[in-house]
Amino acid sequence: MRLLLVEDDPKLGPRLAEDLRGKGFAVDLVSTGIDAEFMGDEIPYDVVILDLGLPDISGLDVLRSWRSKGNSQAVLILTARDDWQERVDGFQSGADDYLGKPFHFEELIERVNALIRRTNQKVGSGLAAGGISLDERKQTVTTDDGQEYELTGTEFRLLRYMMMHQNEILSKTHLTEHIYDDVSDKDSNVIEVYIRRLRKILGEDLIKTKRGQGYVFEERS
Amino acid sequence: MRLLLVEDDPKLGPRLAEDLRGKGFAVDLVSTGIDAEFMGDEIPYDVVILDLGLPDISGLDVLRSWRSKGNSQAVLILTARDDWQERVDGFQSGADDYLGKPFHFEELIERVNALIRRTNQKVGSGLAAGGISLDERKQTVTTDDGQEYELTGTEFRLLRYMMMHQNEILSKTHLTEHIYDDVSDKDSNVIEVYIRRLRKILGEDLIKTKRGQGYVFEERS
DNA sequence: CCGCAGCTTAAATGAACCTGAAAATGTGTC
DNA sequence: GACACATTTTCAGGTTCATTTAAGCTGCGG
Repeated sequence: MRLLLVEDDPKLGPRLAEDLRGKGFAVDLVSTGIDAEFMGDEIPYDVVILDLGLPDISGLDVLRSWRSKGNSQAVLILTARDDWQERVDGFQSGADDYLGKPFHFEELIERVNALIRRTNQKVGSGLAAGGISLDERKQTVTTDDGQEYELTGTEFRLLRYMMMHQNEILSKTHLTEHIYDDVSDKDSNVIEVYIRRLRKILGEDLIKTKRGQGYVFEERS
Repeated sequence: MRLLLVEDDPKLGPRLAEDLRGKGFAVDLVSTGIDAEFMGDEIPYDVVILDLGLPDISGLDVLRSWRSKGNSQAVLILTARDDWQERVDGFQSGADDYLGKPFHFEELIERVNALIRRTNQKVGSGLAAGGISLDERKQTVTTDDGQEYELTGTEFRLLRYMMMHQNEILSKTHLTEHIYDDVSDKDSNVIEVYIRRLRKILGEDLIKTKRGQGYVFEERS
């Protein structure tokens, strides 16, 4: 799950980004409306956390601009004032959820997960498919033979993303974009390597290769 | 367990804070409603002890304000008058428990523990898991070979927190936040050192390290 | 049967973690 | 205050393992 965090507070921003990464998200942090608008246009985030109190453009304007361009990624608005009017404005501008500052990190996580669940129409805690089930708290998988395997951070992020997008063809670049936070890498076969490792754990047939297109996590039929 | 104590009495406040620390809690003490509201918003406490008779804002208003923002941490209300009406108001405002002054310190501890137990859905008085059991009164552990060890304050707080959150990945920053009361954390490996000590006492395999993610107190299976 | 996309293994890298001891800080006692 | 003692924190070196790179191999598609 790749996530854009738009927050100008120099203390809060990095701390939140760090915490979110700890929860298995790939996080890009920007601190201005200009950057936010650009990144949101450029990269297909799964969720955007948008602070309204930005130094340059208002968060609401950024949001409106996205929506007018047809960009429909899930947006969670963050605002300092717990202002009813602003909340209404936010929803009218196309926000998906709203959280007043200050807030607890646990609550933010809860909302972000809720958003992801909603937009993917999938159950979040206790993700199960194709005979395997993913424990998001422990970051482990249990395979159909009842064996439980521990996953490393990257393995977990990859598998979770694929399970949330079953029966979809996911290209290597698409996967890279959604699993990592920095955009730096060009040619690398990391995804291939990690697909291999997942196949070794889950069995060879759960993740199918669509040559020239990408990979598919397929519900066994 | 990190705890916020809101008490304006200049004698009672510090004394209580001290006593609570003696029982192995990380305690932040504030004496005004303004401070209380701010701290409660800022930090993810496990329990808040809230005196109603504050100099500025009423404790009830602070509580209501938290709840309206979706802040749902456990709150124990403390009040001078053992007034039935106030008690009802308290519960209606979202308090989890109530204690009339004057009270015995032991009773307060008992209620706080009950609250923590309730919110963590764990059985409390004899916290036990993975063959070891923690005595919260004596601050000792008994390992599976029957040997009883005394714990220092920090050792106890760490172990208790981990036992109450078994099978959860707890990052070092998360643990720091819940075990210490001042917010001054920088880069330090204190947690690593204390994990080491607990492992020396409990055995190497009870606390697992999930490299890059955190530590897990795991029930042996 | 040629070329390219994906497969597979092994090895390099570097941050994350471990560890023992020393330094700092705190706590009580005379 | 000055002492002993306990606890907490820092430091420095050593180790491990998740991640990435690299390089040769396989096999599909044309």
